Amino acid sequence: MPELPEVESIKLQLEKKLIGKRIEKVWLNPGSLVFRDCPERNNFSKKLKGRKIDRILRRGKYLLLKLNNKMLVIHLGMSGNILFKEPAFKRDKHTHLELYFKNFKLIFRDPRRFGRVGLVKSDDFSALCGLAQLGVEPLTKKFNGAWLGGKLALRKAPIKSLLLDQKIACGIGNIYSDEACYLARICPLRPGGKISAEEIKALVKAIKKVLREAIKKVGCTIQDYKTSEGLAGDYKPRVYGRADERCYRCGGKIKRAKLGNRSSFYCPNCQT
DNA sequence: CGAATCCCCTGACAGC
DNA sequence: TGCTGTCAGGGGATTC
Ligand SMILES: [Zn+2]
Repeated sequence: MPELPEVESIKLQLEKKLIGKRIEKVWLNPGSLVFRDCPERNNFSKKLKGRKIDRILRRGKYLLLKLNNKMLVIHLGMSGNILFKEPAFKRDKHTHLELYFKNFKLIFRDPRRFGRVGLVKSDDFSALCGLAQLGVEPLTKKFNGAWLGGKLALRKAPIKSLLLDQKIACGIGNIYSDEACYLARICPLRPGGKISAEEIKALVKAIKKVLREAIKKVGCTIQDYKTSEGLAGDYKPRVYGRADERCYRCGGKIKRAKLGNRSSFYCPNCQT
């Protein structure tokens, strides 16, 4: 499932391929995955056609394609992916958007349909509620121990749930929240407000470390993400998905806990 | 406001 | 073989 490192890897790939190119034709699936609150949902395709790709940005797990005067917003959900194919390539039923360029086309595919696309005015980060509410980027200086401490204070929810809350810090998903808690030796189920300043500092460090490491390795290739073409992530999880296996650090048995609808993996022996 | 719960959607996989 | 049930999960909605 694409989290910050996977989306960042895709962003870098898109930059190489798309900057300066003009959209010649657009195909949008009629049962499309356009954001419900997309202000430009009418004539979506027409408004995209003819525009040039100026810049590509990432905010949290959102991909932002800056066009002259507009911005195309893509969220990959959990099974979404971007592919490049020759223009004549036959689309399948999971394709939701195609942007045709001179010698190729960009395909947005998402079998599980949790992804979304949207169009807003250029630099309008407030039109889409999900994008507008995003918190701090975890790889910036603003994301530090003191700042996170302020956000976690008095909170009773498990730290893992708070790390997944995109309104606090954005881009952290199920895999990297577990990975970061593991590195920081913090049990993901612990209430956020009960974590000491020192531990929070370690957690911030761990989050930055796993995200940077994963970006360097082009993300993590598991489950739905593995079918992506052109991107084979090489990040190997330390705990995520390793239920009942042995902890690399202490040899303990890794546990899988349910946290709302999510599963969380941790070592009860060395994460407290 | 915060916390917990449910739901969307469909491929993969287990069990019969 | 082929059917059925279960699971995964980002994020929004709902409820208390
Ligand atoms: Zn351990």
